[in-house]
Parts: sequence; structure tokens; C-alpha cells
Amino acid sequence: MLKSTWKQFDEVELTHSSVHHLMAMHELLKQNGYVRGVDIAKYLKISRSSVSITIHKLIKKGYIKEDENKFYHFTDKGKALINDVLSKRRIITLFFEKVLNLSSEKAEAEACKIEHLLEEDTGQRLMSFLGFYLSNAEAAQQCRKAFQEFSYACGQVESCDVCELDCYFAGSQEKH
Amino acid sequence: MLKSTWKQFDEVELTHSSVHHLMAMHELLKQNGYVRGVDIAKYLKISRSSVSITIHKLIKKGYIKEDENKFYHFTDKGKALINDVLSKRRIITLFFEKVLNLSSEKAEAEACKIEHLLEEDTGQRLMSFLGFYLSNAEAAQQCRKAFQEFSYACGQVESCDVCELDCYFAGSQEKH
DNA sequence: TTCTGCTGTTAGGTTAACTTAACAAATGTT
DNA sequence: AACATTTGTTAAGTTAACCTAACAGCAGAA
Repeated sequence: MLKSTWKQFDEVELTHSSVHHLMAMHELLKQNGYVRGVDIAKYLKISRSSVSITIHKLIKKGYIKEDENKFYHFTDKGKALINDVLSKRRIITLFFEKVLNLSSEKAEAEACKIEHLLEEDTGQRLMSFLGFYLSNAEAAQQCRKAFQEFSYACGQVESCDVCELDCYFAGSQEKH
Repeated sequence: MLKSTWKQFDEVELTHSSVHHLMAMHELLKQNGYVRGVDIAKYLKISRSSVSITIHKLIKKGYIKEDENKFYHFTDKGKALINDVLSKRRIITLFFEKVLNLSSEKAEAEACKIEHLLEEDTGQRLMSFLGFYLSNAEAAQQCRKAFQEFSYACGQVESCDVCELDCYFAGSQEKH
């Protein structure tokens, strides 16, 4: 790995917090038809002042516009972003839920933490995979069924180069 | 989703930065047999002062100990954490690379951003899935082959409830 | 009309993670 | 022994994201 790869974490266009301000806006617009600062504050359970500051940053960045009555609206840029994030979230949630069998609450919580960090391309590929894996294509159906009956044991895979130090499954399985 | 789920992002035991300080330590210990502050600073391409502060926090938190000569070592807690993160990273990277066909560089970069955010359990389930999907079990082999020939098109899946606003594939596909 | 409550903003404070600059202690060089 | 370099630490400043407290503007109620 490039030694500075880890810094890409901070170089995401919008932070986790900012993305969730936009998500809240979207939710509330759908629910009520309008959004004000307080609404976002209540929804995210943070202070009005904090929301005020973040919203103004998002306006400056061109994701939001404000009308005469301090109601907020998305710009096209904002709409595009919301669409992307929402799609990514749903794909990731679906993957956790339908493929890894996490509970839907946990699937959402896990998706929420990472959705804004993955690139567009990764989202699309995941989508493509899911589209196939959950389809009623013969191979996909067989695969889902077989996976249900499968439980991981070291040795079942040709070369397990997953664990570097100890094995996730050490203890519950014999040594590999 | 619970309205405060999004805050779990900040409630991770260790931040992205801290985790990478530990990862750097592990890398450098493997390479050189010892680690000092400068080594970490050079590796992560940040200032010595910043490293100094972060390392002292990690010492206080019990992940690291310091010897008389200012060389750093992992505590058992630190070793356990490194093992977990490393395993998660490799599983996630493998998934991106082998299942989603991302280049290995991109797979690593994407994994790096999210590895410390996913829970233990999620990692293990992903591992289990990968173990199966990449195995030479009949169903898995068939599935991999069929997926290669597959390209996502709306309508191929019974109900596409992935897109909320617009479709990822809109434009390139007919309306769904 | 005055009072109350709601809303947004500003001011000042906190924490985390960086930065540069300055400096002390140890180590290496000539 | 004297000087230079390396290393770690501290001080002071920055940005992001939160907080509480204070206040200004408005809108509805008494």
C-alpha cells in the first residue's frame, strides 16, 4: 500500500457529519415538505448553533440554497449527492442484510458508517454483484442455498491468507 | 433507522488516525524489529510532534508501552487490536478484489477507509462468505462463472428497490 | 401592546488531529 | 572537546465539529 493511502480518509469531499445533515434534510423534506435549521437539529439531536454553522458551509459549497423564509432547498449538486449516497447506502445495507445475514438494524448501522467513504465505482460494482447474487439465475440460487449450508472451516479454502497473526477462527477450529 | 445511528461513527473506540499509528508500528516492527516516534512520523508522513501526542494517548489507553530507550512495543491489548484490524482489512480487500474486481490498489484504498469502522461480527461474516464464494465448492464455482457473464440490467432482479430517486443505471438502460 | 416562545446567529469553550517553530538531551563527527 | 545532527517534547496556531449561553427578530396570546 502507498504509505499515504490512509490519508484519503480525510480527503473525502464531504465529511460524515455533512452528509448526514444533507440526509436529514432529505428525510424531513419528504416528511414535511420543508426544512428549517431546528428541524435538522432535532432530527440529528445536535444543537441549533452547530446546525447553523454546518448548513452555511454546505450553502457555500453549493449543495443547499436558502429562501427568504430560511427554508432550505437542495441545489442540483445537492440532489445528485443525495441520490448517490442513498443508493450506496441501500446497496450496502442490502448486502449486509441479504448476503451476510445481519439484522436490518445492524445492517443499516454498519452501512451508515461507511456509505460516504466508498467511491461511486465501488458502489456500482457492489450493486452489480448484488443484482446477480439475489437474482433468480440458476447459479445464484444454487449458490445462496449452498452458502446457507456452509460454515467456514480452515482448510476448506485452498489458501487461507486472511489471517496474519492469529486466526479469527482459532480456538473454535483445529490449527491450520 | 434510529435517528442517532449516525453518531456511532464517532463512537468507535479508536479513530482512523490512531488505528493507522498502530498499523504503522506493526509494519515497522516487522521491517526493522523496533519502532521509534520518527519512524512512525516518516511512515505516515506527518510531523514528529503529532506522532508524539497520539502515541502518548495510545499509551494511556493501554495499547502501547514505551521502554527506557523510547522504543515502542505493543501490549496484549494492542496486539489483539492489530490482529483484528489486519484481518478485517485483508478480508475486505479480498472481497473488493476478488468479488468486485477492483484493482488491488483501489481495493486496498477502499478497505483502508472502512476497516476500522466495521464491527467484529461483520468482519467474520464477510470472511465466512468469502471463504465460501472463493472456494472450489461446485455452487461457488458456477456462481463466479455466471457472474462474470452477467451485467446488471434493471428488470433482471425481481424488485429493484435500490434506487430511491434516480437509478444508477438510468440512461444506459431502458426505464424500469 | 407587552409578554412569551420559537428560531437563527454569534461568542466563547472543548476535543481531536494536524501544522510549524523552538528547544533540550543524546549521539555522532571531526 | 566542540560542533552538528537526530530525536522527542512543548508551545502556539489551524480546522472541523460539537457544546452552552446570550441575544435579536418575529409571531402569536393575553
